Formats: sequence, C-alpha cells, structure tokens
Amino acid sequence: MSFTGLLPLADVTACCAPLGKEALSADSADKLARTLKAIADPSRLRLISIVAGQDEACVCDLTEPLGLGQPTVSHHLKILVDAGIFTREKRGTWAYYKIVPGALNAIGNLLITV
Amino acid sequence: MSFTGLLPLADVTACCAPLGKEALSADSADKLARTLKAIADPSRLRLISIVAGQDEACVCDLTEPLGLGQPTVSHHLKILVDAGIFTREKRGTWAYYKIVPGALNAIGNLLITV
DNA sequence: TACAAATATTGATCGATGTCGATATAGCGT
DNA sequence: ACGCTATATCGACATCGATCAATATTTGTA
Repeated sequence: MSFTGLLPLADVTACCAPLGKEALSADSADKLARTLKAIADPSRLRLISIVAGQDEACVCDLTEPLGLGQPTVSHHLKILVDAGIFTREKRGTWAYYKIVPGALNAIGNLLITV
Repeated sequence: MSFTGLLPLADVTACCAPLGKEALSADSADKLARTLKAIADPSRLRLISIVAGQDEACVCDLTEPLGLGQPTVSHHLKILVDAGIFTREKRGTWAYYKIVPGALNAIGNLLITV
C-alpha cells in the first residue's frame, strides 16, 4: 500500500510513556506520529469539532460546512476511523460517525508531561 | 513562501476552546493543524523526547541518535522553534535547544475535552 | 588574518497527501 | 426488477514535505 497505514489508538496509547519521560524508540515515534498526522489536518480537525458538537453525523451533513466534495469527506472520515478516533455505523443508506469517547484525551495525555 | 508558515504557540492556544466545545472556524483549524503538523513527525517527536530528557542539547548531540544528517536535524529543529515548542540559544559556535516549558501541555490541553 | 569547527541555508529529489471527477457499491421505495 | 440516494473506491493531478549533498555563514583559535 502506498498510503502509510494508520493504526488503532489503543496501540498508540500503550506504546509509550508521556513524551520526555524516556527516550522514544524509532518504532514508538512512528506510531505516535501516524496518530498525530491523523488529526494534523484542518479539514479533519473541523470534522472532529463538528461531530463532537452533535454526537453523531452522516457524510451528507458534513460536506456543506466543510466546503469539500463527498469523496474527500469520506476519505477524511476513513482516516479518522482507521486512527481509532471515530466510529462508523451504517444505518440504512447512511453512515453515521461519532467520536470514540476518550480518544482525544488519550492523545492529549501523551503530550502532557506534568 | 512555499513552506506554509508555522506560528508561535501563543497564537494557537489563544485561538480556540478545546475541540468539541464549539465549531472550529476554518482559520482556527488551519492554525491548530500547523502546530500539530510540527509534532506529527517521527524525527521531531524523537527530538522532543531526547531534548526533554536532558534539558538542553546542541545539534551535534542529536544527529547520531537520530541517524540523520546535520542539515536535516537543523531543519527539524527550526520547525520546532518556529512552532514555539523549542527555544534556541547560541553560545559560541554551538546552538543549544531546549523545550519551552508548558508548550506540549498547551497543545495537549487543546485536545482534552473533559 | 587565516584556518577549522558547528550550524544554517540552498537546491534537488522523491515519496506522501489533499483534492477532485468518475465510477462502483449498497440499500430503500415503487 | 428498476431507479434513486447515500456512500465508498479508483485514478489522476498538484502540492507538500523529509531528506541529502553542497555551500554559505558564524565563531573561536592559532
């Protein structure tokens, strides 16, 4: 695959102590970087923000506020699901996305050193 | 400039409430994404980890553990300085980098929703 | 002043990635 | 079965970004 794969959040939060506690191995750094890359994009940050504000949302609710095409939004949502930040539930023709509770907190806590 | 500029951390931490509190504007999302991109790289995460573990370090201390060339390490360090995560102090021929106290915490707190 | 060492900058290369248009897939109603 | 709607996938394109080699810049020292 040309797209360097993501990985479920659990693997990341289990990968390492908070930054600065001990030197990060190359492997742990790779995993953490992949997770951070998943959220280090303006469109995906807005998706997170919108979905978090209304508990769940389908693709059709998200294309217009973002000003992006449907394939692009689907693509971003897939990245967030693969990263373990969103869940996807298919109900009828629609696909509903919601935030995994605590997912962002888990990432945030990895950065907090105190 | 072709390189989409970074911006001091203060601008980011002042830009927005924690994700999910209210919808992120396109502009705020851009700023936050730039900051997250600064740390969403394996080499830079290892730099952060190493420097945090020994208070300060010069470039020559960092090329070998990372297995990267000196220009590449300098480049990564500049990105971290521009993002407000590292400070740079020139003493003689050497340049010493250290973490801005609380910088990572500030980023981490933006992701924490509770 | 000349030389050496540490760091920064430049230019080039090449893979990664965000976006779109077109198409495929799946599910619902008539 | 047929068509319609929502979503996912594919292929292409343009840009971004990580890395290196080469060079410039700065600073200490003989």
